[in-house]
Formats: sequence, structure tokens, C-alpha cells
Amino acid sequence: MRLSEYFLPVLRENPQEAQIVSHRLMLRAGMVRQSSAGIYSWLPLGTRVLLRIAQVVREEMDAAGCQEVLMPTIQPAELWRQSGRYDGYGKEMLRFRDRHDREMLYGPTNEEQITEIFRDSVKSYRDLPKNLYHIQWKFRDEVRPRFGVMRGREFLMKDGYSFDWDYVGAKKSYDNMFLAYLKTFARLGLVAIPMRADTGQIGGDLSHEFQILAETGESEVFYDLAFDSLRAAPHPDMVAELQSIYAATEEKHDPASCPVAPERLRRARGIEIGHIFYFGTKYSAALGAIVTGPDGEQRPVESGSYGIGVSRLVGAIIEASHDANGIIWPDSVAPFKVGLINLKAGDAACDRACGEMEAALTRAAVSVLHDDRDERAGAKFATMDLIGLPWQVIIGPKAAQAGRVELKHRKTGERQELSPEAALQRLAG
RNA sequence: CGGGGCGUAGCGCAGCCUGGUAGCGCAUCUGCUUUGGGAGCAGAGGGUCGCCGGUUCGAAUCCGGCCGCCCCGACCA
Repeated sequence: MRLSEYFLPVLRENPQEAQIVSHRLMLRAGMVRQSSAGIYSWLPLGTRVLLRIAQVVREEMDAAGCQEVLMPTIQPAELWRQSGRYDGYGKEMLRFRDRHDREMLYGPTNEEQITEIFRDSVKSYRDLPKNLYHIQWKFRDEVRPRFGVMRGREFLMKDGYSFDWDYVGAKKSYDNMFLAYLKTFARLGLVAIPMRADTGQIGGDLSHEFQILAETGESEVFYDLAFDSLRAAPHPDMVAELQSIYAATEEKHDPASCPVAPERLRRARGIEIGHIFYFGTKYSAALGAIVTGPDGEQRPVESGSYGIGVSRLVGAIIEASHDANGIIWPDSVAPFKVGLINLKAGDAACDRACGEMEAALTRAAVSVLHDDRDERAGAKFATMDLIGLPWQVIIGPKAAQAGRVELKHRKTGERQELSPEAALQRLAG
């Protein structure tokens, strides 16, 4: 992709509406534009990141045995009356009527919807377990949206739902998701701490929030310092171990009964990027999702729900990975892997070397954004650092003449000069 | 929802106190020069001063109402 043709409206200065670093950088890097409070349009660069994050989530869900579906954003109020949540949810739920005067709502979550689908088609324990998820836009009419896409009203969320015959199966599903979440966040380059959490509107009695630590985090969190050395690759054995180490959000943390010695207790701020719940038969009983067991007994299925804030992750990753010059994308979600900088557009040798490099990278299936604009070097460096692509290939007139290119790593700032072939080999790996 | 702040060109801001018909930087367009970390000079275009009403000969400026956005808190995932 050539930057001269790409829609990338970067801002040199911080818009005053944006206060925290991820919000500023997303606006400056031309990733999003605000439509109204807590509602955003995603521009090409932002969309690429959003979709890449969604793809990582999707791959890990599929690997964990879940199946993707796609449920509507708009739901009938009637469904929520059946679960008893229609009145309980309050003003956070966006409600309206269609032309037939039927009460509708823009879904803030989908427990009712998935349970209805499930109950209409599954009648036997033999069809269990099942775990269905979708990645869909949600709307919660927050009193006070803030922090850019991290606390928007409209947001993209992966929400999954498990169905089991009994508690033993449900807990197994829960732990399976627990592990899948550890893997997902690790792939996104994040260290997420699972914490005991409140079950809120969803209800239920077993719940973990996955939090990443950041000064701009919304909630205060407390945890055993054992989590500070948490770096090992996720493994099934870690589930029980991590669930046994103390970590809790402020609602769940009680200094009086906290089992962790004061000198081991860490206190920080966290951004919630995932939340899993076991809630048993809360919705299956209310909505009549009943299956018949091996002994002929009929019981409501045991369920849990599992959310990951996909659009929130875009901001959260930036909070966790940036410097004074801009964003530093982890490879797994970077909108392009390589930023190719032509330092002197119009110079025959430069143009040719850059054209060949772009073509070679594309052939090798390495995504590349080629800055072919007639701009000064400084502006190009600044833009490339701002948008945070992991690698920069820099080609100036002298290097082009000599058949050399410069390779710069955005994260470390390390540069080296090498042949185009050698650079290609490094980037294609 | 309580408290606070802000709305003036695409972005960042000044002007408002003390009314006289709008200005600066960046960005944009043209030309020349420049060319490895957001260039220089010269010129040009671009604004219902958030909206409605009031006061006044005259309102960006004073008064009233409304709307929007941001921050702190409460709330929430």
C-alpha cells in the first residue's frame, strides 16, 4: 500500500478532547474519529488493527473448541422480560420502538439471545457441551463515556456462552476459557492478571476479570506479587495455580480478610480486557433451556459467559506499548508489519529501490505501507514513528546508489544497514 | 446524576474582563529555494465566533435559555 493513496489523516497536535495517551495517539495516528460521546468511526489504520485483534481472538476461541455465530445487535424487549433483566438493566440499555410500536433494544450483551437459540434446538444431554461465541457491536449507554475507545458506549466485543449438563462440566468449560484467555492475551503481547471479580448485571457466583496494569486503569486492583513474575507461556496446569493466587478488584478486595501478607500485596490500577462468568442456571431456568439427562431427568443447562473487549483492546494495547514518539504495535496486531520510507521521492534510484522493495515484500506476503510522498525526511520519520509499525525500511539516495537499505526496529530503535536481500530475509521470517 | 472546565478556520490557540464587524501558529493551494528527524521566503484560499433569544446605533465580547464535548466523583462492564 502506498501512503500517497492511503487515507491516513494524521494530526500533528493533540486534540483537546483527548486526555489519555491511547486516545490521543489513536486520533493523531488517524485510526479513529469521534462521532459523538463514546461513539467512533474507525478509519483504515484503526480498522486494520481492530480486525487483527478480532482475528487473534477468533483463532484462540476456535482452538479452544468454540464455534462462531453472529447474533443481531437489535433484540426484542420481550426476550429480556423473560429473564427479568428488562427492568433491572436501567438507563444503560438503549431502548426504542420499531414501526409496529414493538419495544426493541440495542443489545448490551447476549445471554438471553443465545439462550433462546439454544433452548429451541437442544433437548438432550447428548448435545452437550457446546460453546458458542460471536464478535459483535454492543451498546451500553454509559453515563460518562471516557478514555476514547476504552470506555465507549458503542464497542466491539467477543462474547461467548457455554452450555453444560452439570456443574462439573460447566467448571471445565470455565477453566477452558480461562486458559484460552491467557493464551489470547499473551498473543496480543499483554500480561493479563486474572482477578476475582464481581458478577454485576450478569449474575452468578464465579467470575474472573482479566486486567492489565496501567496507570490510566479505571479500577484499583490488589494482587499477590507472584503475578509480577508471570511470564511463562500459558499451560493447562496454570489454571488451578493462577486461580489460587490472590488477585482482586477493589469491589472484591477486603483488607480485613485478605489472605496475602501486607509486604506481598501489590496495589495498582488495571484495565479490564476480559471477563468470564459462571452463572449456572440463571438464564436457562428463566428462559426454559431444559435438556433431558441420561436418567430421563429434565434440567436447565449450566452456563457461563465469556467476554473480551475487542475495541477496548486497541486502546489498552497502546496504553501498554508506546513511547514519546507514538505507538509501538506488537507484531501480532500491527496494521502493517513494515513501513517503507522513500527519503527522496522523485530520485530515480530511490524510487526504483523502494518500488522493488515494496514488490518483494508483497510477494513474500509481508504487509507494507510505502511512504512514497514528496515530503521531507523528518516528516516521514515522525509519521512512521507515530503510527508504530514494527519495522521501518529506510532508503535514501546514497544508500539506493550503493544498493543498501536501512532497517530500523521501532521498539528498540536499533538500526542497521544491509542489502535489500538481507533485509527481506529478516522481514519475511 | 452531582461538581468543574471548554466551545472562535481542518488541528492547536489569542481576542471576551473594558462592545465598533475576527487574528496567530500548524495544516491546505501556487511559485522559488531546500532535502536524513515535523524546512525557508513570497503569495492565496478557508470562519453562520456551538444554537436560540434579549440588551444596544452596533454583540465573538454583556444578559438569559438550550445544545455539545472534556475532566473529577458516583455508576457500570
